[in-house]
Amino acid sequence: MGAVGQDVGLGAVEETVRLGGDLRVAVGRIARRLRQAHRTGDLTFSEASVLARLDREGPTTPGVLAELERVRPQAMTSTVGALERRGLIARSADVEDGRRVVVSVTEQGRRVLTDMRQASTMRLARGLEQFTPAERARLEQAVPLLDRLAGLL
Amino acid sequence: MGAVGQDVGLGAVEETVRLGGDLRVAVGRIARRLRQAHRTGDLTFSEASVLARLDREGPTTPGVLAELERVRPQAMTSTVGALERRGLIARSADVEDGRRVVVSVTEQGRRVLTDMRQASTMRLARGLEQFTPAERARLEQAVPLLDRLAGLL
DNA sequence: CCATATAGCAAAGTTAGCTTTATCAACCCA
DNA sequence: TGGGTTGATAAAGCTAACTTTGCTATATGG
Repeated sequence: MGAVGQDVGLGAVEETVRLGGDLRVAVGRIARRLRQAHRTGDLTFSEASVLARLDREGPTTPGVLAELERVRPQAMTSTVGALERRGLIARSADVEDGRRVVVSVTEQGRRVLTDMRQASTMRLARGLEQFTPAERARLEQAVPLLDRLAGLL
Repeated sequence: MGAVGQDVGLGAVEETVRLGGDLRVAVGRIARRLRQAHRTGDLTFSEASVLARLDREGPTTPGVLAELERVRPQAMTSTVGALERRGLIARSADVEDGRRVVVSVTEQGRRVLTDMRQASTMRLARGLEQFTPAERARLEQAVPLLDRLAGLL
């Protein structure tokens, strides 16, 4: 263990820690800036996350969504409630189990996901336009990794 | 302008918007998970951002920091105050202008930046260990882009 | 030398996004 | 059929991270 024979800079562990720190700062800055510029009518982070997940993985119950998003069911109740109030998702009763509720994306919800009217998305897109296509491609390759990383936290 | 002759999927604008949306969800998820797992004694996002910036760019005044972080000077007062209370930065009077205060990183602050005792950094590092070196390299290449992006927002 | 601008700070208020505590209805099993 | 479990919800409270409002001290220009 440890650097033997030659000094090639940092060890693998130290580099990973450093990457973690850098990533934390970068992600934190973007998140803070976006939250700051949040306009009423725009989706919050939690809402956007749930809506995107529902669109990708199909209808589920609030309880399952809570597990996937790593929050208490009570927190999901309020997120789901907010999305429903805006007509982006629909709650329906489960016929097999009267306790259960099934949540699914509405047409309007699907439209919002590809919408440029979302202030945050527009803001990000305008920033991304300043990048070269190669740089955007690099970011695009990083997105699935970031998603996976979020799942591991 | 527009797609002429052949259909190669989405146009450049639509793709940028989609990348923006995906990035927003991914960044939001990581930020929410990290904030959730925040332990007392750990740096907050704003504190980490300011401390990292001070380390990279050297001593400055709270006012300049506020501009760089895109917040009101009053918000920076509290962030700087929190960092000072924990001994990570030092406030000193400017000899040339009695109104000004100069903020600089202390030795302890510099130590914290490369510290694995930070709960968030450890959490991220443990997640990153599940990635292949190639994947970590891809993330590493994305970090400066994310930083630049944050500056454009 | 005085009016105005600038830098920093303090306090109170706001919002997102959680949590814990508490209810209630529906299911399941002995 | 009665008792415990489970799913969803409601209400209240907390923290991070801002904001706006208002103050004080120092600097500066006519």
